Amino acid sequence: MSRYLNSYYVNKNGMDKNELRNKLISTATRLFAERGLNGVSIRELSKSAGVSISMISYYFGGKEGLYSSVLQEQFSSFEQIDDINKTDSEALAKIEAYIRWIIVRHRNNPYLLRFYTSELTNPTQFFPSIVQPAIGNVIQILVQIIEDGIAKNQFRKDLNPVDTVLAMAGMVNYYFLSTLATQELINHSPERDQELIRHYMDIFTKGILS
Amino acid sequence: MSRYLNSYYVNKNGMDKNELRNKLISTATRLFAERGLNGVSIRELSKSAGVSISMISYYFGGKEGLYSSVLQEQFSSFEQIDDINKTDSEALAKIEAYIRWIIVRHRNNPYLLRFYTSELTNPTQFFPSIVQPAIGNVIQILVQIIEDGIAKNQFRKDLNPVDTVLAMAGMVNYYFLSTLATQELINHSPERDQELIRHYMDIFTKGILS
DNA sequence: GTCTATATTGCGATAGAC
DNA sequence: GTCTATCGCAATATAGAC
Repeated sequence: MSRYLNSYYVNKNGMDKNELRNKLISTATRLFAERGLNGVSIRELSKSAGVSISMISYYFGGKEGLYSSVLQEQFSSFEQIDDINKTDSEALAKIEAYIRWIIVRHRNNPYLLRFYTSELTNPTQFFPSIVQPAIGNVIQILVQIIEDGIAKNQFRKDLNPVDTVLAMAGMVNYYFLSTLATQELINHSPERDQELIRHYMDIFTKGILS
Repeated sequence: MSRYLNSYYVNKNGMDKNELRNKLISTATRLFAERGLNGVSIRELSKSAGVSISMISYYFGGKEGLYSSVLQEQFSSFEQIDDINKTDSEALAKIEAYIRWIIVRHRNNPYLLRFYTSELTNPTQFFPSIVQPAIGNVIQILVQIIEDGIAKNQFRKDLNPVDTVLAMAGMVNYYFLSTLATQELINHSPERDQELIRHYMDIFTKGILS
């Protein structure tokens, strides 16, 4: 039985060229996220994807090339920050939009945080070209928002803009990072997200003192 | 030439039993932190430590056993949190002590954050027995501190204690997590630590609004 | 374009010498 | 208690068939 179908090759599981490539990316995303670059063999990965092991070299030039493609796709969502900044809202509204965006981003892509923390603490060769520019751009925009709020006398004059941005980003991201350790203590389901946004805005703007 | 010395065996580099074991732990800590459990071979590890590869099985029962010992040592520092809680100071003073403790801990052990984030996002079999109890204990104590402050009318009544604790912990830890991505933007040297503590206390207690 | 089969390298673990 | 040498296996990459 020939593998020609509509004059294209298809693989054993009936995928065409694009499906095969996409299946490799999605399977690699899940596995690399769950066990890290070195924790997954291309043998297992290709088997999980229902594809021959040689396809990884053919399409991505090897395991590291596949990882680099996964990383690129993961961090492409960081470009959305530009939309938040383009609106002509007040600094405070932009901060709320940022917090909401981070939460939605983690909900839509539960794997991103693994690549994010893994690259920040154990950078691969792709950190400088893929990860650093993506994170750097977000931080730069947030710093501008804080500086704008200070200039307009909305925020305190003695704030260090970069430290302030890191405090805000840390607050939100840590909620997701700590999930495994705090699932007995709080409900991490998306139903609480609205409350979370209000709560973090309250702490960040007014502090905890009564 | 015999390897007997004072009636004890010593290895090629003149280490005695304890030195050899400690050298394996310290080398493993650095390498596992830099490249993860799967990123390091016991071949390279033993060579770096100046010790025979078979010593890893002999003392730790294999690579995973060595990793587990490293993890245990790393998270043993979490027990220090009990000292902070035992003082009879106000909730606010305890929060400042906590922030200072986290910062000093990261300064004294730059590797901890790698194991911390790696275990939270890609847990090994040792997460439930070693990591979860250590983190859980810290969070539990911090939650009590916040609840105490609320009960004494020092903190706002509408705070969710667990979310508040995660906001605080995230703020401080993220400063260190983001080091690689922000070293062009701010000075991460210990000289700024005092300023950092004051700054984070300000944001956390009073918020950013002027 | 996709597959199978294989070449080559490196892994973790351990037997046995000292 | 420590070392060297080796076993068996799994890793990545690729040549060659279809």
